[in-house]
Amino acid sequence: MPELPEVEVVRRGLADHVLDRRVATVEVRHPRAVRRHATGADDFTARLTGRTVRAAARRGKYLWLELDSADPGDSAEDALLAHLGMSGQMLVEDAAQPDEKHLRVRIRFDDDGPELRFVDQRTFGGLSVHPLAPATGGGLVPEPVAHIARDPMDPAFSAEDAVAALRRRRTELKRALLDQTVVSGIGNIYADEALWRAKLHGLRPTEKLTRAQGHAVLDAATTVMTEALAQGGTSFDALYVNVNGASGYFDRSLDVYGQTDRACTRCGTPIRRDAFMNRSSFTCPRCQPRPRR
DNA sequence: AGACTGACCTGAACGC
DNA sequence: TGCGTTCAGGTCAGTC
Repeated sequence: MPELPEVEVVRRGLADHVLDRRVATVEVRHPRAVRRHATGADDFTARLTGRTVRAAARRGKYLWLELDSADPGDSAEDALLAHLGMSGQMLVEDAAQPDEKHLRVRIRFDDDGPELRFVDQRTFGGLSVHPLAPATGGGLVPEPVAHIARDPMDPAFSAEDAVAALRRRRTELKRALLDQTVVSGIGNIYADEALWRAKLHGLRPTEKLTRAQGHAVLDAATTVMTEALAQGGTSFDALYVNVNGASGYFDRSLDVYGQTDRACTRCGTPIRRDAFMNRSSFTCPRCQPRPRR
């Protein structure tokens, strides 16, 4: 799912519920959930146990919990990195709650508070522990995040730089928007919504994109993701929830995504669906004419 | 170097 | 009822 607004909803929930808590036990229920942790599930568990959560951070769709140092003399900070993939959830729940069918990792703390569960039906997501390191574009991030561009909600995000990166690509506009090394946080839903708002077709070649058009689509992406965040994110079903298991409401505000055959809210033309990269693109054929081949 | 294709998973919804 | 097909919000290794 989860694109930037949904991941940010989860980050905020974690900031509310696990900060300054010390990990007591870690239970890896499915090895695939920690496959990005190169040294294995036992090492994952060992690196986490006894550590205290100091901060909850995010870049694009990546989320991490910064941990205190393993020993006083150790200056390298570690982070518990989470990517939700297509179906991952971070749930903060009382230990008495029954295990979810797709519970992959359980983290208990050395207090009376609720436990943290990583639940993931499709197992595209995962958890891992990494030292914080300098990112390509600045900032301290876990190693696997180093190549990810800043997202539009990052205070240090530069729209100028992002537009330049978009225009430097030699591909179709939507592909570039989904490329997390150009600008991060945008997925299939918000790409389609942003393109509709900017009245641009995703098949337009980036080499012909004007600076104004680049700004228009990025501004639209920022606005739509900000609006979605204010409504708790987008969720069509129980797969996409905050740390308390609740869904957001932004699905009611979508203009094109999933709106096949419904009237465009701007011009009334039926929205169309097209196959794109093994999934779908939704456009208004009138507001967003296809580029000439 | 940069662009593009499949592969990685489970489950729900649909058509026959 | 059941079986096959298609679809789902993401990423990355491999290939050209």
